[in-house]
Amino acid sequence: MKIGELAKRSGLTAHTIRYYERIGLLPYADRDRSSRRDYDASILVWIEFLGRLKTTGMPIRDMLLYAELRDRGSGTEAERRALLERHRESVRAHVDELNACLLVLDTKIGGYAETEQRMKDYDATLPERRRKPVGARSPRTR
Amino acid sequence: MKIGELAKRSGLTAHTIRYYERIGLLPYADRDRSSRRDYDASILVWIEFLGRLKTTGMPIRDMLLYAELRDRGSGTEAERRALLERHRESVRAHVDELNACLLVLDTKIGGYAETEQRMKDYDATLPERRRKPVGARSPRTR
DNA sequence: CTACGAGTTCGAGCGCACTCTAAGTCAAGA
DNA sequence: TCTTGACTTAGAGTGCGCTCGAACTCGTAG
Repeated sequence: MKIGELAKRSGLTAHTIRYYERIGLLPYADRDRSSRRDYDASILVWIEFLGRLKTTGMPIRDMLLYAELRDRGSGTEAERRALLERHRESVRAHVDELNACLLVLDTKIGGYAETEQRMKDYDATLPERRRKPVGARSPRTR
Repeated sequence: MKIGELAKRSGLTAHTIRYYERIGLLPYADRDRSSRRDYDASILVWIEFLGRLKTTGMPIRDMLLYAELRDRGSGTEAERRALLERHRESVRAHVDELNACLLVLDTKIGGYAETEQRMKDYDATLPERRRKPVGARSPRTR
């Protein structure tokens, strides 16, 4: 598989794949006789895992650490495991934090709902007349 | 309250507070007669809310948008609400994604546990002798 | 009076994670 | 043969969110 194909399948750009190889996140890929990278499909599994680590906020330097341990092979399992366990804890903590923030958001949004209700109630007390529609415009910005 | 005090109470640095004011995230603070910022404690509520938005991954440009709506005052509630609702959705989606990643991490970590178990089992089959302790070293790195 | 510490402004610098450009190589199809 | 397009490298540039430095001004304690 050439880099373009891998890019398509992995969701990364070819630029990013080369960048990852350069910094050591991806192994140095075998080149064909015209020095083009030729990938085995198995690399996709690794890229997908890197994606999970990235999604969960692991900085590249930690992924590099993990990748190095992996390269060193057997004998590093305990360390790799510990790394992942530490990361898992930080992700869990972050999820908890996000959930707490979601509660705050709910409250805040609820507050606006009340405000809008009060405005509607107030409008309803106005004499019969065409009323300015409230909050009718689409809020899409950007 | 002077900027140093606010920094202590908010957890931001004085540098960051000035930066936030510069870009419009914090209102232009009143200055005392020697042009020092003098804050009212109420600013803390706003900073805390900004912190929530930040924690949940809202980019500064969106916080700015919210801040501007807030400054414009009444009549912008529906838009502010919509902004927060959209953000809430993205946070929820992200939490779901994180939870999915946590499952993957659990599996991966479980895999290492099995490997280590196999290694222990294998070690146990070895002739009676002082065995190299496996995974005994503290995994603390950094 | 002087020294100190906390503040001021303006602008440069930094770390991260890409992202892109330029100039060149190569293989296959018209 | 010529063209096209996907690839190569080295290195520069980008966007974000701060973070820091330099040079200066105050108000107060000793």
